Amino acid sequence: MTRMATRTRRSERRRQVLTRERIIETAVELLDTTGADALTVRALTSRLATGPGAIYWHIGNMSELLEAATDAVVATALAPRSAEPAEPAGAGEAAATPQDEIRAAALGLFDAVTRHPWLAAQLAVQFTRNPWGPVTLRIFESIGRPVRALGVPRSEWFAVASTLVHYLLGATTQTSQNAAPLSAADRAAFLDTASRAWQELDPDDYPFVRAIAEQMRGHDDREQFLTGVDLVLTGITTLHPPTAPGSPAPAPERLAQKGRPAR
Amino acid sequence: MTRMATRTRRSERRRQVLTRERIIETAVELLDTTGADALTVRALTSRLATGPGAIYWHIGNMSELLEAATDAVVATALAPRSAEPAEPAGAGEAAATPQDEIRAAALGLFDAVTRHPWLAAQLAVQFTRNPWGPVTLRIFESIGRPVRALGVPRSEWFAVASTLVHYLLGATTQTSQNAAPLSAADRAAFLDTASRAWQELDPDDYPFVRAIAEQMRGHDDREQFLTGVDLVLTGITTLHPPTAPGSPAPAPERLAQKGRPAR
DNA sequence: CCAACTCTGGAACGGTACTCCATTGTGGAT
DNA sequence: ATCCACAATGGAGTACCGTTCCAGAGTTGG
Repeated sequence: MTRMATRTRRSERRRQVLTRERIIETAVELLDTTGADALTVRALTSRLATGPGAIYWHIGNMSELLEAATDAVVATALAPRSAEPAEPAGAGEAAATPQDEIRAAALGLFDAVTRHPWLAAQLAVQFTRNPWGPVTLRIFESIGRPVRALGVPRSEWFAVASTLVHYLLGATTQTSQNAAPLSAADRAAFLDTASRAWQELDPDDYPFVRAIAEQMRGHDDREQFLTGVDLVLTGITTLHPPTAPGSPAPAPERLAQKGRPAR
Repeated sequence: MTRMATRTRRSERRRQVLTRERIIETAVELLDTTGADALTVRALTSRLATGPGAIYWHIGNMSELLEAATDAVVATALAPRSAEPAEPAGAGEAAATPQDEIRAAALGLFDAVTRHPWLAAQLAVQFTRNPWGPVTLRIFESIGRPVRALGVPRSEWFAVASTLVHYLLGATTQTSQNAAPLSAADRAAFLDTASRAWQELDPDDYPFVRAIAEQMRGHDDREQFLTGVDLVLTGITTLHPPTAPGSPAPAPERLAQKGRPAR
């Protein structure tokens, strides 16, 4: 517990050289530049030119700081206008389908993970240690709102949104370059050796992995991430056809995307 | 690197009181009984009545041990006959659809996570730190084989299997009781307070979460996990209709399998 | 019996998160 | 103007972690 809880802002008693926000901010900086392991209280104290006591007066403990940093990054990643200021000016905009909104939120998260390599591990940790913490809630809300707009029956909102969020987190957490983002060449080399290793697995134990070794060599993470999202989306619209609530058998074609030619 | 790599088994020189297997075994025990944080080399040394040197002669480092422990547990979780010895005797068995196989593997993993609360966090960590490590490979193979039998076109094997695995890992990692498995009463209390907390969120920021607070109170993790699996499965069979490549509407029941009773 | 080699475990080392506490600076009351 | 209560600080210290070092014990082939 941060002792700050006791009556904040009486009137800014001291000059507040060190604020919780500033700590979180430099924590994110440290994580981005020097990597996940480099975020230590020592590193923080030296970077902020202070002592541990000062930091702990503001933040309670290390996990709390990590959670706050994660939450901050996720919040900006899911903010409406994060990725594309492409739209030239004025009024286009109106035709965003719920599918598009879901894709946008998903991509926001995905791109945030590639921008902040430490984020993948942190998301995973937050998600297991505190399954309904602020980070999860934020993501849930961003995904849930369009799910509602999809026409999914109310009784299924929770289940459907959960499924999407689960896929999303599974996919984004695997897409981590734990060190600095790899160059294209490094990535190709990595995929190459991995693919080769797969082909040398025991054919009895790993027939499937061997069979897909080749196509995994050339795959694009981001593109496939979107493929997965669309797969889940079709599952949703097939099981819960949008408009007509009474129709008994889902006619799988023709609904699903009215969205757009997919990316 | 474990120095063991140099010429193992010359002739069982010594009685080998301490083996790698025994270390992994007691590591799992420790994790199961005392929790994830209690697995320290000190705890291991005292439990095995030895010193750190002995342990490090066998296992290299701590992460390697954790990976090995995770792999061991996952391996047994995905083994063919894990969950249900219900079938009385002899020949029933033949009618396992690919869908059933996928559900079986998924449930195997899910139940393993509830049995070993530390597994969720470890799966997540392995998955992010070493995206194509042995654990991932094992899961991928178990899921991929039935995907093949589903009649998915070869070019989509990788993408489809990835999507399933990602959902699966996302879902299982959220389902963790980080301490010992909760009693039914504890769980109800937890869901109750969480649900109540959600209803008190800001209506402007979290309309969706507020709306589903009620239905999340009564949800069953395992059941919903299966709902999610089926959602993804219908997505797959809708986008890649099983048998006849030309037939427009898939009749989701009855199709696929000509596979075999697996392994 | 010796020599070689596998395997052991106690005693360190460097690093971590975190706590304790004397001290500083400030605003409000007197 | 003075003093005081107290938010805020940072240095020194604690307890524990993973890991390394190394002297030796145990076993086997020569």
